[in-house]
Amino acid sequence: MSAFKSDFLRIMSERGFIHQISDESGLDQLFAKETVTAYIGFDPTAPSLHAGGLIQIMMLYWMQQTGHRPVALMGGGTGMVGDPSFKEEARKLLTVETIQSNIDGIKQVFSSYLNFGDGPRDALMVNNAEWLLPLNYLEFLRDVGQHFSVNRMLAFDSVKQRLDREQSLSFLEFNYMILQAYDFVELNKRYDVRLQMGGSDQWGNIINGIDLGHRLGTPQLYALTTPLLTTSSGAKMGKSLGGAIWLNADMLSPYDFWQYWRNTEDADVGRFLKLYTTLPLAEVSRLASLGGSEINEAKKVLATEITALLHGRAAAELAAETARKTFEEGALAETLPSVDVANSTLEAGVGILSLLVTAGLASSNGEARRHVQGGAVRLNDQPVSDERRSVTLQDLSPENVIKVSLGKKKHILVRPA
RNA sequence: GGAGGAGUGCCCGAGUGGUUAAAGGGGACGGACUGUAAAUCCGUUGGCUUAGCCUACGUUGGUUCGAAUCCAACCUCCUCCA
Repeated sequence: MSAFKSDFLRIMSERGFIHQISDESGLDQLFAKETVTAYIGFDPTAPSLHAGGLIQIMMLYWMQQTGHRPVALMGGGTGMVGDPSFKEEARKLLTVETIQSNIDGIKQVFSSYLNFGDGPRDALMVNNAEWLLPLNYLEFLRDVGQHFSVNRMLAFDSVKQRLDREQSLSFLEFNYMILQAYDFVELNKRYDVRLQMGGSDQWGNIINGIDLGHRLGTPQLYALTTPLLTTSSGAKMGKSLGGAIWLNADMLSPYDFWQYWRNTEDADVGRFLKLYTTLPLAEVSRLASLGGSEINEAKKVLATEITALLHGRAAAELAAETARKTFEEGALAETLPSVDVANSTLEAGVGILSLLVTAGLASSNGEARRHVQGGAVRLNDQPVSDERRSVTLQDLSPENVIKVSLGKKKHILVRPA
């Protein structure tokens, strides 16, 4: 990797964000010379982004920190089509209502990382539905469609792979990359966006936008992609402990979010510290070089720093303290995630199986039963072997809660309400 | 439009009339070992009021004592021909 002159690219490079850049020196000069506006698109396929999207958000964060203007693009329009890049089959079409509510959910997260506003360096959030929805098909074909070569689009890896595997690609999906290319050009016109960033799977889509820009006479546009994130053992990022690592607090508590990062594989600690925290690189390399069990300290720092960026310093430290009490002291941490159960229900007694389901530790009574049979369930730290065990007010601890555990790591407090 | 092939559980993939809730693998979850890690080993992996019942092999019907397995129509995808 060459030495970059601009702060932004230097940081991106040092911290491991860069996979490919369309024109390194050209982009570097641009960043060194003026305030650059760059965007990343987020498709509203779920009510929250998950850990996989964090790397993109961090890029926007660094943009703003180095004096540039980040744009978060909500794919309200493209979400209606669905990105086929590297996908094996078509996604189910989302309804307009779902897309809108997903956008509403996704939006929340950005304010933790970016300052939005109308100033020259304030971040922007825009929705491509704004310009895609009103498009007139024939006009669009003539103005934009004429510039696309199907031959060329078919040659892109993101599409080719699908065709090679003899899986069908609908015309609808095929249009996705054209819309994304159009977005890039439109954002250039509207906000002087010069750069589009994204995951490495977006390379083809971004390049299409650059080409379209050439033909429609925009200034030179640029592409920057991030590496595809996997853990060192090859697993995809963002899934663990029975579900996706959502960024929205109402879908995954700050404590559980903290726990996810706390359980990072040893080999990933340094890489993740660079990508997901803002700690100075010297500190990162010190932490990452800790050997043996000492690296657990680095994992705690990692977890706390990431959580602090997303949910705030206070929530992060609370999560760290909760974990410390639970795992290091073996004490009851009253700040563990909890569920409320009606007092009357507890009075009458509730079966351990349905309590596990209520607590979200099992998705069905059958699964809960298997967990009990497998010896994974504990009630107030006491193993439960009887699947007919009834849980009542008698089980309340002095703190007025019941601790339900599945395995060693998942603990939920049941609170009478 | 014609001919042929395919559609199985979270995913991949066996299975061509009966002990098939369906081999095997992956993933996921639990356990052991550790350091709340990785690797490794073991177990579990449709639902329920669980010695039983219900739902399930693209959809809908049919044949049969009995079907994922046979038949018909339909839907979707693939290949070749036009």
